[in-house]
Formats: sequence, structure tokens, C-alpha cells
Amino acid sequence: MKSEPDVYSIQDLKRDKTAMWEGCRNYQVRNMLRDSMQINDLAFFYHSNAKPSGIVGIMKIVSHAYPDPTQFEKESEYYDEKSSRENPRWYVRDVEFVEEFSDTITLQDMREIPELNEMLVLRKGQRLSITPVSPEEWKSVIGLDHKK
DNA sequence: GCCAACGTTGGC
DNA sequence: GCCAACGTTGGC
Repeated sequence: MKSEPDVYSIQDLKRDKTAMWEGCRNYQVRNMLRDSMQINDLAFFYHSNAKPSGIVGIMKIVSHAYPDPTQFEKESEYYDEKSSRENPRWYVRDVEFVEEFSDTITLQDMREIPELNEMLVLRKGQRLSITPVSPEEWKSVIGLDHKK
């Protein structure tokens, strides 16, 4: 799950303990948030537009999907006039801090190991802010963390 | 700041 | 339903 650290970083989540993953405005991402995730699933926290970009830690999904309140707030940058409380377009999950890696697992780190060749987040032109991770990919990333 | 690679919008 | 124009993401 991507976030720009200037907007919300793993350090922010560590401080807050839990957070609402707000502001996703892409239908594929919405569907994953709403339908694919389960409570107690783990997720990598990814810093995008960062120096360097990469995976910085682990968090846990701790709520069911519920409507993103920011879509109804006129003063919010995430306001969506086409959405309604009766038929909300956008959803959020609550996430809980689990772990901050001692070093960022950078995109370069991940591209160097063949096990992660197929990892969706590494694919060219891939812009979704949430992408699935296979169990094998999860283990490989954890392995990279242990090496650092 | 550039720009490739997408997603979205809206005229037709 | 097509597709051109436009907007956004995000690595570099």
C-alpha cells in the first residue's frame, strides 16, 4: 500500500498506532480495499515519490471496509460531488502499525532479486496505490529486510 | 521538472 | 461504444 511520505509516512503511522487509509480514488484500488482484503491481513507500507522509494515496513488491516468520510467533506481535497451517503463510491480500511524496517527496501533492491520479477508493484507503468503481494513475494521481501 | 503509462471524461 | 483529449501517478 503506497503513500507519499510527505503526505503520510510510516513514522506518522508509528506515532498514531492506527490510521484510516483515506483518499483512494481509483476503482481497482477501491475494489481491493472493499472486497479483497480481510481483517488481520498484513500489508507492506510503501513510500512513493520518496528518496528512495520502496518498502519501509509492515502494517495490519484492522477494520472492515467502510465509506471514506472525506468524499462527503466539501472542504476536503478528496471531496467527490458525485458520491452520496446512500450510494458511496469510495471506501477505506483502518490500518495498524506493526513494524518499521531498519532500512528501506528500495525498488533497486527488489529489482535485483529474480524472485520478485513478477511483483506487480515493480511493473513498468504500474500506478495503482494498492497491489496484491503473493506469499512467496512476501517472504522474499522479508528476506531482503533480514539481510540489511 | 520531465514524461511514459495509464485512467477518466465526454462529444459524437 | 469509440476514442481523442485531458488528468494523474510516480520513477527518474
